[in-house]
Amino acid sequence: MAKNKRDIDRQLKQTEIEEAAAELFVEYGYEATSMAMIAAHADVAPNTLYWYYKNKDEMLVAALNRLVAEFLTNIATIQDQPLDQQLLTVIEHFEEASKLVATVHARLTQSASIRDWHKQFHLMLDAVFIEKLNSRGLSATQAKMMATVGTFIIEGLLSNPHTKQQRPSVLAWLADLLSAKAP
Amino acid sequence: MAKNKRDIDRQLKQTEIEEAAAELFVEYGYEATSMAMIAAHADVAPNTLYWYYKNKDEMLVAALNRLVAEFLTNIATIQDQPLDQQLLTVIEHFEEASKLVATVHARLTQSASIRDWHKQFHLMLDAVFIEKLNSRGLSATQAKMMATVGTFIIEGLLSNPHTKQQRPSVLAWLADLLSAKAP
DNA sequence: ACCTGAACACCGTTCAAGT
DNA sequence: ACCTGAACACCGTTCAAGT
Repeated sequence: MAKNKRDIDRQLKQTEIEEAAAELFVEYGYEATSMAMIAAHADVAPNTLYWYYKNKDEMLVAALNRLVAEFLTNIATIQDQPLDQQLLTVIEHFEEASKLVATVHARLTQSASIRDWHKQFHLMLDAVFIEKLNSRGLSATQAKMMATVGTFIIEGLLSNPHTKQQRPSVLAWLADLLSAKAP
Repeated sequence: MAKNKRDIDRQLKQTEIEEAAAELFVEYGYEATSMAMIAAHADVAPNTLYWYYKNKDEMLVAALNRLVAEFLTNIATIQDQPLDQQLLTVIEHFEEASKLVATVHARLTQSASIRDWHKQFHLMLDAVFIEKLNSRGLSATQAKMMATVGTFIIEGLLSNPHTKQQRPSVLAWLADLLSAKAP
């Protein structure tokens, strides 16, 4: 809600910082990206970052939210493709940020902000999955579990190096599993 | 292959260091455990650790190998239990070290030693899975994929906080999937 | 309100020196 | 061969001071 010049400048600066952070986190990973690097890319002094964010974890959360927003607009455009194709697109979208999957899990025990973000993210992802599972005659409990399993498999593919053949075969298997009607 | 007093002392000291490292990594996580903490627990100067290990990642590898050795002797004792019970035991065994699952994935991009260890670990785990899938009429390709999926689900359960009900239901589902004959 | 220079405590790691 | 004290470069973060 930018109301005047001052607010607009603030938002501009903040956007600049978050873009720098997201870009560097994705490219080099969280740990290998120092606050000094982010500051340099955003053209501010390192300690200025602490005016906008409480600490490095909060900056990661801001960057993650940017990436998720991109993902949500992306997925809206492929609604009508077959399920395994949709899954492949999702993986390819997150692949460039695959380092951050591991980072989020690693920081779960260290940071409450990351914990909160992670919880919300999975709720969102489960909702997306469950919506796709709609009208397949699954009970709510079954649908929830299939969503969980689907998420685990996607995370697995993102977290672990794997061969070119492994990915489509796992995804085809998963799509098949998700498409099957309840017994 | 300890051949004399000197070698025995060396092995003793090294064991002491690795035990301290494994204990602290498991309790506090990799990042929150400093080389200084490990050194203090093993009663040496911090830089002494670098006589035995190239760097902190190599120390993590040594600690991981210790934990895996424990796991292997553990799993041998539960061969005759039903599959979902075996899976539950595996998860419970790794749960105390669940922080390290995320750490290994996070350091995959940073350290070649971790990359090597991770590759070997999954080869080992796949072999265990595939052996359990034996004589179920699966093709080698199918068995390999089921092993991959099984691993991903276990990693998912270890990496993500989940409810008390979620775990047994996912594991029962997985055990069922693994037990089913090929079509 | 926003930004900075300087400093702080800590980190993994190295090196020259000891035994 | 094994171990150490001292130092190095870097890290995230804080604080007092500026505008």
